[in-house]
Amino acid sequence: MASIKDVAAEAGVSVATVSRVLNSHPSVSPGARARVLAAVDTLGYRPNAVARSLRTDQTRTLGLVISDVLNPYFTELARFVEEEARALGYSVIIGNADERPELQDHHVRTLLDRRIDGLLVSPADGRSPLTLDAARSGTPMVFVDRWVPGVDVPVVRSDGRQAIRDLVGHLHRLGHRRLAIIAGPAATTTGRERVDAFRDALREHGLPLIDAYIGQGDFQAESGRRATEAFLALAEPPEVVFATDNLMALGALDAIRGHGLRVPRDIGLAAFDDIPWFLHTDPPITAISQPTAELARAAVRALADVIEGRPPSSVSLPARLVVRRSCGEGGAHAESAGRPEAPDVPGTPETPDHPASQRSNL
Amino acid sequence: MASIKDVAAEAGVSVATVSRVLNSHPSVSPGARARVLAAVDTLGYRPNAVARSLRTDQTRTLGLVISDVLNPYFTELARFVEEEARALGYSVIIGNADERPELQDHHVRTLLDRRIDGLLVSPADGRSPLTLDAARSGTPMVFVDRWVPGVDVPVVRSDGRQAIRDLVGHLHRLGHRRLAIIAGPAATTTGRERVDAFRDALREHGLPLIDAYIGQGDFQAESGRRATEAFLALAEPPEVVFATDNLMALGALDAIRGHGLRVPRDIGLAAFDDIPWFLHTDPPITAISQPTAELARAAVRALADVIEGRPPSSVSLPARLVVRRSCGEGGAHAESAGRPEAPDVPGTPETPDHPASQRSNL
DNA sequence: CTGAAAGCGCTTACAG
DNA sequence: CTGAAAGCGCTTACAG
Repeated sequence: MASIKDVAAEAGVSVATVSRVLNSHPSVSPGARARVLAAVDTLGYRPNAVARSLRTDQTRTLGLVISDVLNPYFTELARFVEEEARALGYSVIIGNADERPELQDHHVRTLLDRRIDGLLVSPADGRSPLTLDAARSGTPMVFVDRWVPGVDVPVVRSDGRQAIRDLVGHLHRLGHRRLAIIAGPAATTTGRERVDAFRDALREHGLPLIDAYIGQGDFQAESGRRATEAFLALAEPPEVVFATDNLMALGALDAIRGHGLRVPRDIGLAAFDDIPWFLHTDPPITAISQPTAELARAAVRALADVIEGRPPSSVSLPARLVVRRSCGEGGAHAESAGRPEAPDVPGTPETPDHPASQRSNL
Repeated sequence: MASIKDVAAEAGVSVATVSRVLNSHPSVSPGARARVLAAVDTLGYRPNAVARSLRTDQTRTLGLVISDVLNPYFTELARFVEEEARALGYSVIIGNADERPELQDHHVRTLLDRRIDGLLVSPADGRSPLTLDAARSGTPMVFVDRWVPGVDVPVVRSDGRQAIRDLVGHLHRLGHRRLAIIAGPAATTTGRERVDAFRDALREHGLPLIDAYIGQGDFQAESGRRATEAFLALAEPPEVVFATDNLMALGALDAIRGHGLRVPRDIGLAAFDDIPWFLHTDPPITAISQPTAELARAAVRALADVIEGRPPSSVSLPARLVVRRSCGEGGAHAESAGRPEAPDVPGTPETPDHPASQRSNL
């Protein structure tokens, strides 16, 4: 592969001049510029990004460590992160932690070794020492979706508290009283917060959240199945199960189906995270929708702020309830929080329907 | 960040010795090794992969350019590619082409600039000049899923021909005669082949494939919707629609639902690519399943073969029909190709049920 | 077993 | 406007 030396020789100038042309440095004569450009063209020269990175100490690359690529929510997040990063002139390298702390560590380490300019992390496990080290070592970093409390890193996330209150209100109105939840890992913020919000909302209606109605999941489908099996084995099973992510909802659906039961006739189901498939399940599933595209964009911008020395903003965007039929009929049209069910498929541009975002400088 | 010089100073040896210890070169005295290791530890030193790559001319990184990350089939492929690559000591950088040729070119260029050791490509468009350049320029390369005919690059793919014959046989047995297909882009191999196989299978049953029953899609959901709308507007709509990927099937479902029709009562639906959600749609969808994990592993191994100078194998693994209820009842239990519907959710390890693979040296 | 030195492909003060 | 030279952080013959 041609190097800058070859180009310099071909153009009859020094490598310094070639470099200046490539980086559009102003002080190059038109003639030299033309000859360099011609040489670049005939040799098919492309600058070696590795060498450039070593010299400039920047890679123009962002690392994104997500908890699980197979989770459509994170896939979508990753897609929008790459899009925004590209717009700002960065590439992104994705690391999939698969909800495993040691894999998360592996990716953080690899990314740091590659000297990425900044790191976007959705921690699979808040106790990961490496991630904390990275934060302390001064690598620009932003948490997205999940975060680690007590670490001084900007957080870009969605606040589901109000949407969960809306959900519980909706369920209560439909006459449901025995409400169960499938929780995410207690080691994640989203795992804890969604349960807390659910418990608080139940309390507002004078309902308890008993231990038997708290299933311990890990955000993966199989755990949703297990938790639901346990609910169904109870002397008094819940009337509705709220899965705190879409994969566990899928697992719950499997368990319910395995028992020959029907949703919502025999048991209701709601999920955190809305995905296109929820429109087409049997029945369509009531879900809490996050503004994923905006989250991704805000996260990348916050990270670029840190990298480029500007004061970054933590961002919290509200999630919202989308009512469908999986918790029973009759409440849908009464639910102001539910958006009209316009065709909603991947590839369709999202309407920016979340103008209200709280921002706070860290 | 500490560099190799700092470690050398701390350990009281030369950088050469530090390097030898780091690369487990045999000729280092136990004492020197111990002091270096101690220094590495106290300084929290991590070798700079950028510098190492520049010097060794290898990045231990693979590029993966896929057509669409939001397509669960490719997400799964990417996940298994990363897994196998990691096992072989490589990282992978994913580029999402979003089915756009110019984005594919962008990612190929970026990846080449970063001097990845090899490239795995599922071409969004076979006419991309850059991808061909890359192949000719000598960058180790393997096509996965889709390929470009006439280019001397190993191909790892799934052969759906027999499964499509099985599908058509199944539909014919159920009494369906008016069969339509939603095709992928003619610029892709999978786009063309699936239509060809479908047409051939119809011919075996003495059925024609008329133009009105060929919808032109682009593997994205919205095009599946449009094609289905066109079918439904026909004086004589088809009895069954075969979408040649899962996203277009989702769009078809949207269109059918938008017309107030029911599957399979009013119209049947089948899809290429099986994904967990197809078990939970209303109704569960008959689909053709590719051995994604094996495909991914074979692709990575083939690429590693090219990189490391071994003769690579092209691989073709059979896809298979999974019969569900979306094309009508009564055929399911008669279909030997249909696997038992065991719980099938992401996160569950795949059973290696595709032992028969044809391999051929290129 | 060890170190001094060259060099990977760039960028960028510095001097002219 | 231009080029010679230093240097980014490594690895690896080469000589001892």
